Amino acid sequence: MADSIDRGRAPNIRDVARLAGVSHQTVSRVLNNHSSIRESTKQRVLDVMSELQYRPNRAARALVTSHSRTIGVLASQRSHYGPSSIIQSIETAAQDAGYFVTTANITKADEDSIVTALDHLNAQAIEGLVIIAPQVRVLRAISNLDLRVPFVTMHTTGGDDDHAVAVDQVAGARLATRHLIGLGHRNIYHLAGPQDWIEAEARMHGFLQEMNAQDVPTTAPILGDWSAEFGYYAGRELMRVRDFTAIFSSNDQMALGLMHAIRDAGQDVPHDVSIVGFDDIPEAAHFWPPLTTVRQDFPELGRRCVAQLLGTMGKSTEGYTGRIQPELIVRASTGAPSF
Amino acid sequence: MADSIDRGRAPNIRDVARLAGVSHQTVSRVLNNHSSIRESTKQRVLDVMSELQYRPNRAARALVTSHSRTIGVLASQRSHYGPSSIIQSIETAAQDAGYFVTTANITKADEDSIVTALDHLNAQAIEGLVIIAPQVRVLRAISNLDLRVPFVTMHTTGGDDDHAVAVDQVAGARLATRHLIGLGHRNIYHLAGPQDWIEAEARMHGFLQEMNAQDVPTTAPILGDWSAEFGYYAGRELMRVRDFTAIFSSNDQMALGLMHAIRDAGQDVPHDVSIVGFDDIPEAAHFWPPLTTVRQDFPELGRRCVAQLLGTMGKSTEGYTGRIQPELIVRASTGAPSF
DNA sequence: CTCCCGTATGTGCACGGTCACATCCGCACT
DNA sequence: AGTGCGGATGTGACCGTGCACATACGGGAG
Repeated sequence: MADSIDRGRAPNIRDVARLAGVSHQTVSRVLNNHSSIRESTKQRVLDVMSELQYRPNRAARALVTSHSRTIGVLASQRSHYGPSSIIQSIETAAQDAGYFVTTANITKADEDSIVTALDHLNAQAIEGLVIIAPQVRVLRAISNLDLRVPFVTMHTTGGDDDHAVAVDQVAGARLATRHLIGLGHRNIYHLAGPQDWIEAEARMHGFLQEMNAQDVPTTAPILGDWSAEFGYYAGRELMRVRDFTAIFSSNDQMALGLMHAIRDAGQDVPHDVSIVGFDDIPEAAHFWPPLTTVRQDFPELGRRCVAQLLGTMGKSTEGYTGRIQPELIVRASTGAPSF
Repeated sequence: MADSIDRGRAPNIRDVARLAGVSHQTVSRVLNNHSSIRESTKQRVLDVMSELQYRPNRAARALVTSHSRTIGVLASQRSHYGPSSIIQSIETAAQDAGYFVTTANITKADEDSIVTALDHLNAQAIEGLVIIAPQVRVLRAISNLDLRVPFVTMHTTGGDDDHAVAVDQVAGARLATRHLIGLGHRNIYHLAGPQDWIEAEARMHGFLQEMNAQDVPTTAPILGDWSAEFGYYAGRELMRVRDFTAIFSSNDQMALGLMHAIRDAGQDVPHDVSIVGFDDIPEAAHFWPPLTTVRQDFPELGRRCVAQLLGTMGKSTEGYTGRIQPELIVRASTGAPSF
């Protein structure tokens, strides 16, 4: 056979063209469903394609168009519930839009590993970047690097930032704080996240804002590391003092640790101390006692990220304005203080 | 200027070559650090590269070599602790080896969405595949599709499977069960994971094996869905019967739900019922009571995945044989039964 | 001195798509 | 009949890199 099909490699656009009796360009037009292709021709080409099990070569396409159809995700701590939920929803949204997702981790959070991770993503010729490592130093490193790709972050620097797609952390923290004050608490501690996390900072601000707005005196927040372990040790220290009736924890895991420590000290939640968390991880409803917390809509967050990125990359500038509003979920870990 | 550098696009190998006064092939050799390049030449080329901020074009390279240096990950439920931990460690290991990672989700777990996800990964020309969706039907769909890429899974079909990189789930489940029997329990329930999950099945087998080996009569395991929510409702049903003194739950989340239900019924863990979980999620140590569970070394698992994949793909066939042994972590949720 | 071989480098092409442009054809309008 | 136009398709170049092969050079063996 002169024009044997199987040449030991994957069929390409010209193989399809030959068998369909058209030019390779016609095949290309079918691929990109160009308008001016006769229906019969198109069908013939499609038939040959499926017969040959033809798959377009992404590298070749990327080479000529310099479009990789890939979105990069820069993440840290991705085994945590929040980040991994967001990544999952980004993945799904991107896939629906025909985009691919590659990820890069930051482990140490120093400038070097950030640059390494970004290089890694750059080598993929990503067209957009989602930053789920909302640490101040990461953002600083990124603004120094002036990326050539559009990106979105999950923080709220508090102003007119085009890149931000965020849950309104401040509002969420205020909801939680207002709930505690409304119950009658006046001595409320705040267990914050690591200071260089933007989300942690925002929640802390929300807490302080609400306390001030309601004229409740505050003490300095305690800075934690998001882990249940830290919550436990912080709780142990706090139980030596006992000059409070409620604690607002910046996430659910630390809240869990706190409740553990409080019980270890022979006290009861919520009778002696009320606890509010943040995130509403699926386990929170089954903690003992079930945790009052602030729910974030992570799937929505991921969807908006991709939408904004694709909006920025394409034509439609109809970005979502406004932040996602979190919701207070009241459970058994909070109650009126007992004096 | 005749040979202006900035032509409005990224510099390529020939731009570098021209400025370094060598041929493009010499530049290519420097890139792939070929042996027979004079040191002075190499240095000159490298200097020009950094001056131009040259970055090799991955698409072009992939096109000609038909190597994408990308590993695909097929995952489901990736917001769960286990999967996301594994993905993270795979990512890290791959990055260290100079590989990229793309992921695809399976949401509905039907054949269609599996095929869609695999198509998605195939379109990336992945060189290896890690399957973290250890569901029976996923594996079945995959063996039907006869992939052209090497892959590893996380299951143990129980035999001489070259593709398996796995924690020894059976051994872990036996550890947990032996612990309960050793404490004196004779009426032990097992709350299993979804039946079509291979891990769930393996843990169930481990449980049954150990029970048989020690001549303890068993009842049929309850089939759950991994969630704390399910654990809670299953626990409520079980508390109506109360013909048991211990439950071995197939993961920590369901164990949490169980403990919640037991407390709701006015009973105490471990006094009335002992509970053992599986996974040792970071929160387990701070549950109330702290959960006795089986720890899996997820990071090691991820590392081995990549090692095996790269081993398979390259020359070195020195794969890791043997499974990773899990470890029993004894905490306060288990104790001797009170008759 | 000649031959051969290894080292260092250059030349042209292939990879598999897309893009700009050319071509062909039929039909409506002048 | 000539002209213009738009739909349908073909032709050749090009994207940036690596591979196979060719070439130039220098030194040691016969």
